[in-house]
Amino acid sequence: MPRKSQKRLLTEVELEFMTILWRLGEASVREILRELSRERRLAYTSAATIMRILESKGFVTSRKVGRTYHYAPSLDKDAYQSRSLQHLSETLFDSAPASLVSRLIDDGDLSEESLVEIKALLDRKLGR
Amino acid sequence: MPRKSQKRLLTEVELEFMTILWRLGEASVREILRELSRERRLAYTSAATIMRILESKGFVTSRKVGRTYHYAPSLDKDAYQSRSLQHLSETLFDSAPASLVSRLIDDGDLSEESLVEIKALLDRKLGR
DNA sequence: TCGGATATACTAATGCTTTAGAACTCTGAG
DNA sequence: CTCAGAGTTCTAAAGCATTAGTATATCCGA
Repeated sequence: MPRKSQKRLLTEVELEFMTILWRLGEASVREILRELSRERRLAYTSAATIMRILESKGFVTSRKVGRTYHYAPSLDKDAYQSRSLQHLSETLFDSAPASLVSRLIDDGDLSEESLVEIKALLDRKLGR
Repeated sequence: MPRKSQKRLLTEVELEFMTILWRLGEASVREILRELSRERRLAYTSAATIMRILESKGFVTSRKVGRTYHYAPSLDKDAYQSRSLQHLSETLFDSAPASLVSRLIDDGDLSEESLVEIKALLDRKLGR
């Protein structure tokens, strides 16, 4: 038998939907589906199911407007980014976020501008 | 019907096993199980199944020593860290690693020493 | 008022993840 | 040579993730 999960992390499709919802702020299933359709097609009922799952997991809240539900994130993107980084740091970087950053820098995936930008952030933080 | 997955990412239990294997370098199922048991108990056959799955997914290689298999990572931890960061950056930070770092800095999860350490890395990288 | 369009609720199929039992194999001790 | 113990392979159960069909409710326009 599997475990209890409950890591409070989004699944892949849930993240896809939340990303749209974070952009739109509040949206109906139809509106979310419209944003999605540029990338891929998905049945209306599938999208509706995902939204109900997100609500049952507490990631969104809903209010009824006429006969349709409007959904809004109950966790903002920044908070979820923090949660994800925390999780990654714990599971793969021995809870040492500095080593996470150093991996990023060493990889050379960062552009010159990104490096300068990060350095500016650091200087500001260390400044006072 | 579900999707194709194949994101080349480890599942939770797979990561748990790989973490041990990265530490041990090469190990039999019995040895991995021994390391695991400090935290939780798992049937021998369950551990063996996980290892065969890891092999089928290409994360480890095996060689027969006597009648037992010894497993070794075929992807090192650094490379997997990079892959994970890349994925997180793409899915949650609009492919902008700098914003990932800035989230980390803003969260205050980094100690003063960590900040200085990272700054040193940056200076070295930007130096030439 | 009635029928079509649209929304929600219920149900289910498929595949993956996690776990483990049962069966089979092989090796070495007596 | 036989068999117990350790290892491996096969199979499967349970639950979650993803997708969508069917049934039901409701609103609106002709």
